[in-house]
Amino acid sequence: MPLQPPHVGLYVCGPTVYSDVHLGNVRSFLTFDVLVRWLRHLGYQVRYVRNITDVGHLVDDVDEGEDKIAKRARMERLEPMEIVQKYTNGFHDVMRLFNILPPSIEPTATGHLIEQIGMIGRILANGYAYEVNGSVYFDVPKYAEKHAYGELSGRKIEEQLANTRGTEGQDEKRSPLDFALWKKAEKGHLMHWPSPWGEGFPGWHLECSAMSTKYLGGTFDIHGGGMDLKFPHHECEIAQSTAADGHAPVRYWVHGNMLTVNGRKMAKSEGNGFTPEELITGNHKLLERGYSPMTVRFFMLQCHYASTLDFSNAALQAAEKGLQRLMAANDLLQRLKPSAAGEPFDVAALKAACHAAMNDDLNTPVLIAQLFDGARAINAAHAGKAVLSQADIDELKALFHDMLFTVLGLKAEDGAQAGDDLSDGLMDVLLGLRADAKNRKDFATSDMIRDKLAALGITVKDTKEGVTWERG
RNA sequence: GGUCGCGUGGCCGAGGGGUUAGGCACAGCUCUGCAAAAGCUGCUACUGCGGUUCGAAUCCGCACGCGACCUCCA
Repeated sequence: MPLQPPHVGLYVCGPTVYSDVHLGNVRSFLTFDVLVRWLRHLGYQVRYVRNITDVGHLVDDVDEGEDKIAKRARMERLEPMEIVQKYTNGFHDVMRLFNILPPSIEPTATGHLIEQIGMIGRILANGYAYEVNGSVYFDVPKYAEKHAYGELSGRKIEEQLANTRGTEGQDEKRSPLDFALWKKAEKGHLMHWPSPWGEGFPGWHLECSAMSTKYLGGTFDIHGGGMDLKFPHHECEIAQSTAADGHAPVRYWVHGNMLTVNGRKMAKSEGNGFTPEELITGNHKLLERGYSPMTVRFFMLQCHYASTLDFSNAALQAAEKGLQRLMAANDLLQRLKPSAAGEPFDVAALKAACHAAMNDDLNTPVLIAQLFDGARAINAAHAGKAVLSQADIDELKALFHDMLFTVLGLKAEDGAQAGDDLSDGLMDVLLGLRADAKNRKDFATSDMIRDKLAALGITVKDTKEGVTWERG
């Protein structure tokens, strides 16, 4: 139950816009897209905040090393904000491609420096941070005296201390567990802003705390992100908000799981990922061919968000066929006539099962399984083997529309493989000749035309609705 | 090394003490001049070994295998 029904506050950690959006991001944002769609379908008014990280995310570990965006800017010889704009645009394009709805608010870290500096001030005032040499660090041991640092990720502070690796080069920190709230800008640093502690830039974890507080309040309903953000990022967010404002910021944490390839996490650092473009075009050594955005979306939704999902050509192809089947059933449903013969079918029970699946921790694979049961009933009714009244059909139409398009966010993709006007025209001529031959029962000629076209990679199908063709 | 999680039929993947997940593939059938496509039907699995139980894929223990986090990634 939300804090203030019917309003729901949802914050999701958005991308750091320093390179092309990664397929793992797509899965993560897809998960929350479906969550938002479902909540809205249930009648909640969701304020969905998803940030753009455009500063403060460092390349290396433990608050040392270069800013990711600044590094990219240097590599591409661009202004940092050009990098941010370039990859933000690309990110939006990919989101649109996969039919992922935009958030209600998409704040940037650089646009909320005042809020971040204010939050650091509150943390300092409460004694949970200290300034060293123009940088401000969060005092984790101090915080851990009164609060459960590591609770979210099930970590114990002693264990962490024991496991900490070398602390060379971070003498400014009192404890290796401490993390930066504000970093002093060294000479030559491309991105820096004035602050009470001098020129510098904000720590990565801070932006989410500051912006979620600003737009959703000190405590809000749901915070989402990838599993890999659980620690330390989200742990730090909890600590920052608690240290600044005295209470935990989030009621429910939702973490999406990773994408794997051949059993290994798909990660930028592993080099085993493909970009969304490569997945669609099939232009990657791991891909036999391309898959449409909706195929990919459906493929991802056939797995629960909290489970790892393994990419393979066979699995993608299975999803593609399954999606076609479901969409074909939905098309059939639109022109289905009532059927009074055969087995009865309980549409209300199907609807209840669909809702139950989604209410059970967003179980999209079970929802999809239910829809396949509906598809079977639709086909059976079409064949006169299942009973569906006009009222049943209307209800089923509404259910399929809601689940397929509104909630799962799928959309029809034209399978039309037709090319330019010239080839369309040529095909019309050839298929017309073939139809004439068939009418004369000159099957040798009609099959010859079909076989020659097949040799060119064009498949001709005689369906009940007429002749269709597509490029293989 | 520490923490956590997983191991389901040919493949992908839900579920989670007794009852069909679902999809793909495969086989048979229907429809078709023949194909293709489509539809229908069939295909009953839970890593191994112990234990708890009337009953375990599901709970507990051990073993093996795999993965994630512990350092940037959604």
